[in-house]
Amino acid sequence: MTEPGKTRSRILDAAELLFGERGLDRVSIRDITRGARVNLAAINYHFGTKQDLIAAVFERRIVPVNKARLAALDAIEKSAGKRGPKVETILEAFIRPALEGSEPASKGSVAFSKLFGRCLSEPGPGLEALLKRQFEPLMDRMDAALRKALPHLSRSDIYWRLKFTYGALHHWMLTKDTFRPARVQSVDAEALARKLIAFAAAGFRAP
Amino acid sequence: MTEPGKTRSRILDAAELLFGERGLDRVSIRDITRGARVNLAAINYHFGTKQDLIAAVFERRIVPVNKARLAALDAIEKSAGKRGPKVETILEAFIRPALEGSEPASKGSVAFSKLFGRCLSEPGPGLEALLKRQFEPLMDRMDAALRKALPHLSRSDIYWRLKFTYGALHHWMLTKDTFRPARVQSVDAEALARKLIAFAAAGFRAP
DNA sequence: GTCTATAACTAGATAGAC
DNA sequence: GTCTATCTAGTTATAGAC
Repeated sequence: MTEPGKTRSRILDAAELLFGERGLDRVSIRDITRGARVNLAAINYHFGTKQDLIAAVFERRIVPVNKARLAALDAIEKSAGKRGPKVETILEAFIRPALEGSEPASKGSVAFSKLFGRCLSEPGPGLEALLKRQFEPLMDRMDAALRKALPHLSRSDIYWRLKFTYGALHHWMLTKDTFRPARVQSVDAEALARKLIAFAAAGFRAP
Repeated sequence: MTEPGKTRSRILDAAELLFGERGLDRVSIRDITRGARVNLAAINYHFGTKQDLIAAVFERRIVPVNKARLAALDAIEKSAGKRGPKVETILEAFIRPALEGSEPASKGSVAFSKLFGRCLSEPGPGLEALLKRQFEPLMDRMDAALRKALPHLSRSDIYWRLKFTYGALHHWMLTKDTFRPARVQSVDAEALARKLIAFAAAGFRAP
C-alpha cells in the first residue's frame, strides 16, 4: 500500500477484528500484518510495540464512546429540572453510546464490542493506565448523577449497583450471540439497550 | 515431592493461582511448575497438554459449584408451595454457591473467582465443550424456575435478565477489588451476595 | 514417578537495503 | 515508507536416563 496513511488504518482495522475474535494474547503481530495485507515490519514502524498497538486500537474506539457518554450527561443535566434527571435517563447516557459504538456505523467497527470486552479482561500494562484515565472521570460523573437521583442510597450501594450494571453490559458485549439457545431470538442493539436500562433502573430502585 | 498424588494437586493449586492472577495465556507451564516447585515435565506427565491442565483446573472448581447450585434448586423447589419459590430464592440458589466457592474454605481456592472469570473470557477449544456441558442443564433449570415465578415475562426477557444477572456476577468475580475507589469500603462475599440478589430480583420484576 | 536435556517451533522486535 | 532477513528469547512438548 502506497496511499498515505492507509497502512496505519488497515493495521488498526485488522487488529481490532482479530483481537475481538480471539483475544489479545492469541493474536500475533504476524496474524495482524497478514490480515491487513501489509508487511510484518509495518507494525513496529507505525506503532512501536504490540502493546502500543493494542492501546491504539482500543483508544480509537473508547475515546469517542466516552466523549459521547459525557456529552449525554451534560445534555440531560442541563435539560433536567432542579431534581436532576431520573435513573433511566442517566443509565441511558451510559449504555447507549457503548451499543451505538458497537454497530457498524463506520466500517471496521463491527468487532468493537468484543474488542472492548477483551481489553477489560486482559488489560496488560499499557492499557491499565488508559482505562483509568478514560473511566475515572466518567464514573465520578455517573456517581454524582445517580446520588442525586437516588439520595436515599449509600455511596456503597451506588457503587456496587453501577458495577452490576456495568458487568451486565460488559458481559453482553463480550459474549454477544454465543451460548444463546435456539428458542431465544436475537435482538438488535436498540431493543437490548431498552431491556438493560429497564433491568438496571429497577435494580437501582430496589430497597 | 515423593508423596503419592501430591505433585498433581500442587500443580493444580499453583496453576489456579497463576491463571487467576495473570490470565490463561500469560502463564507458561514453566511458571506453573516453578510455582508448584515440581519438575517441568510433570505437567505433561500428569495432564498431557496445557489445555488439558486448564480444563482440569477449571473442572475441579466448577463441578462442585454447579452441583451445589442444582442441589439448591432441588431443595427450594421441594420446600416451596405449589406456586414455586420466589425470585430471590431462585437467584440465591444460583449466586451463593459461586461466592462460597470463592472463599478460602478449602486451601488454594482463593483465586477461584478470578480463575472463573478468565475461563469464561478466554475459553479455548477444550473448555468450550466443558462450559456447555456444565451450564446448559443449569440454565434450563433456572429458566424453568424463573418462568414459574414470573409467568408474565416472555422467554426472551427471562433469558436476557438472567444473562444480565450472570454478567454482573461474572464481572464482579473477575475484577474483585480492582478499580474500587478509596471512598467505597470493601465488602465480604456474604454482603455482596445480598446486594446482588436484591439488585437482580428487582431487575427481574421490572415491568 | 521424577528428572535432565533438548527438539521443534513461534513469539516480538529490528537492522539495513531499497 | 516499505521490504527481506534475521536475531534473541521465549514457548510447548517429549525422549530417555534414573
